[in-house]
Amino acid sequence: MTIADIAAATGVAVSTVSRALSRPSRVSAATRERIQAVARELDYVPHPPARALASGRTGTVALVVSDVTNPFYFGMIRGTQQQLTAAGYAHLLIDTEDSGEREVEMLHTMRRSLDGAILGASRLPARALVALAAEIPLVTVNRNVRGVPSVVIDTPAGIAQAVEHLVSLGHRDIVYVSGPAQSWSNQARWQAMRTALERHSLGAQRVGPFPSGRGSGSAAADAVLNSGATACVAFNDLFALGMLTRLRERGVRVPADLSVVGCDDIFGADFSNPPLTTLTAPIEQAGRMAVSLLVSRLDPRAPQPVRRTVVLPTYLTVRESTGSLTA
Amino acid sequence: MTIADIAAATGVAVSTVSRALSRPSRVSAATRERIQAVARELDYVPHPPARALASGRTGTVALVVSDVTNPFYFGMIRGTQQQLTAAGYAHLLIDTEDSGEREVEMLHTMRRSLDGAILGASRLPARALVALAAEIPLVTVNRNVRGVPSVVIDTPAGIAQAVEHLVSLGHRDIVYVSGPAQSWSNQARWQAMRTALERHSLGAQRVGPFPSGRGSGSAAADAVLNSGATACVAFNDLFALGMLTRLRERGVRVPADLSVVGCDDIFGADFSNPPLTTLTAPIEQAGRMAVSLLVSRLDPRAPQPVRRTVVLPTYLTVRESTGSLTA
DNA sequence: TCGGCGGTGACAACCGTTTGCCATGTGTTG
DNA sequence: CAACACATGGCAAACGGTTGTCACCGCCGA
Repeated sequence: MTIADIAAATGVAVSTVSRALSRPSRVSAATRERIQAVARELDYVPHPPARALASGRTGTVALVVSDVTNPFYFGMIRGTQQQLTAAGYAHLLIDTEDSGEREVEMLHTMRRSLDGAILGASRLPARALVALAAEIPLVTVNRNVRGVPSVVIDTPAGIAQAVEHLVSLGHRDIVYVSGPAQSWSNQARWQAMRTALERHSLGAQRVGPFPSGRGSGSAAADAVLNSGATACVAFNDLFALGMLTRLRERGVRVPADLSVVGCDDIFGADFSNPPLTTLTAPIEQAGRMAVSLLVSRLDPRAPQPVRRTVVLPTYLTVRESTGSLTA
Repeated sequence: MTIADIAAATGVAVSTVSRALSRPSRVSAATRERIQAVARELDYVPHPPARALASGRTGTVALVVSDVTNPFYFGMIRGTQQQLTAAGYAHLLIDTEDSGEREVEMLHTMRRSLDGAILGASRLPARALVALAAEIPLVTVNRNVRGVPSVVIDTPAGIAQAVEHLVSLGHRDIVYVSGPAQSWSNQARWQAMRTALERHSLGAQRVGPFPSGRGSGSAAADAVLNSGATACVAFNDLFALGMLTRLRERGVRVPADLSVVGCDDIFGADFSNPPLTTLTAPIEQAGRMAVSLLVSRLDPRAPQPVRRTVVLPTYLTVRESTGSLTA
């Protein structure tokens, strides 16, 4: 079942069929209807690879994550999935296993079968990112590099709120639980933490870095306890959640003995024990935005100068893992 | 950069280059090395659509889920992702939004750009499933239909364990919290529940059905409370988790007043309040198995008669949401 | 009545591979 | 030494569309 069959059945040329199907305005209403009717009747379905070969467009966009296992990405996956489907694109999922090289290699290899890609937390150095962007349309999430459109979740601004919250509860020794060193977000958060504490003339200390994953929570909890701090802000909720269970094991009461703040508000943060105070990030929306940015850039008949970088606000969700010290 | 360029640079025919790159044994070692060297030097990357057009193989497998939002699928995504990457396939993600029609339509449309698909909990009636399987290589998960290879997680067997556990704790009124009516798994679980209770000469009651999603937990909790039961088994962890927070709101103590058992052991079941007793399902492994089944079926030079359906065992993980009644 | 014009549809080249078939050259066997 | 088998590599035809170019149509105004 090819357009040739349809052409034969309709008595027109294949080119006409092709146009009737993909650029309907280029063909008279009568012919168009006739062709479409026949196509429907014969249950014709276009052959994507053939189409891609001829046109260069594949109708596929990849979401690149560093670790599918991380619940943070679940939100992204949802967001991109929704928006891509809405825009008629297929959704490819790539896991780079935290390796920048793999990221480049994968994308490089697949660039011809992709119309574009969304990088959810790239591990790439800026120049490599720019180089990659020259090969294939890119949009980054939580990573801001000149020349590459991006959507960033403004967690740093939220960090200020979190610090405010903790200080107002009487905390003076607040420690940051550091994530992977190469993580852009991690650095941004730590930076924000320092300036926020400085505003209150408080010193900033940190523990870590720890590798991502809930497992890091145990080591992190111990380190925090060791630091003598009375409150901490964790790089992300996964850490915070991990800490919570470790603290419980060690008999440390949260928040009576130690307050814990997470980042992102991932699935589970609301029903943990205790429920986690965290910086709620519009992750899903970020995914949707990223797709919108990409798709509009892909559309040839679009007003090109789209905003290159959009920042999404974050807010503090206070639950039960923070409170005043109970001596 | 095409194989033609390489052919020119090497002084051989394009066909030779093609073979050197995709079926290395078909070409002498010397020529092969030479070609590969040139290819590497010129940074040649094959053009997937062209390859797909000519060969009919796309190197892409789709994972079809009814709702990316459901944490149950996170595990599947992980499993398939791992195994597909290992086997050199790209991973397409399709969300059918719980609609069987959409399931068929999507797969029908994309069948030419897919080498196969994994159906994670299909909503399709048996005959439609078989029809679809004729169009494109399929493997189902948690859905057993004659003629379609599948991997099923034997939660029903686990249910028996769960009932055993509850009965041994002294429970006599145990209710099943029913999931979506069209769900195959739901029916299987309810069935298992009945026979398990029967073995103890206990009657089986159920509440529901409830639509999937954690939100259903509230209604479910109320219904269970209303039923007068002292313990319940929920269709899945999402329900159970939702119930837990609802019960907490209502001041019902778990497990002192009510024991709850979930199914699947998804992310979060271990750190909820209280941690959930649940039927641990090897979801990730199921994903991997499904891919293995599919891939081996796709491989022309494979011992064809693979086992058509594999069942994975489930076991009860006792945590703190179950216990004896404290009058 | 004729030249020109906008709109419609046909022709054919091309996209980058794979692969069946065949010619050549080499080594093996009787 | 002849005949044969086999390994190797070349030719060219697909695969199923898209799209630039052009011929043709009827219609308009001059």
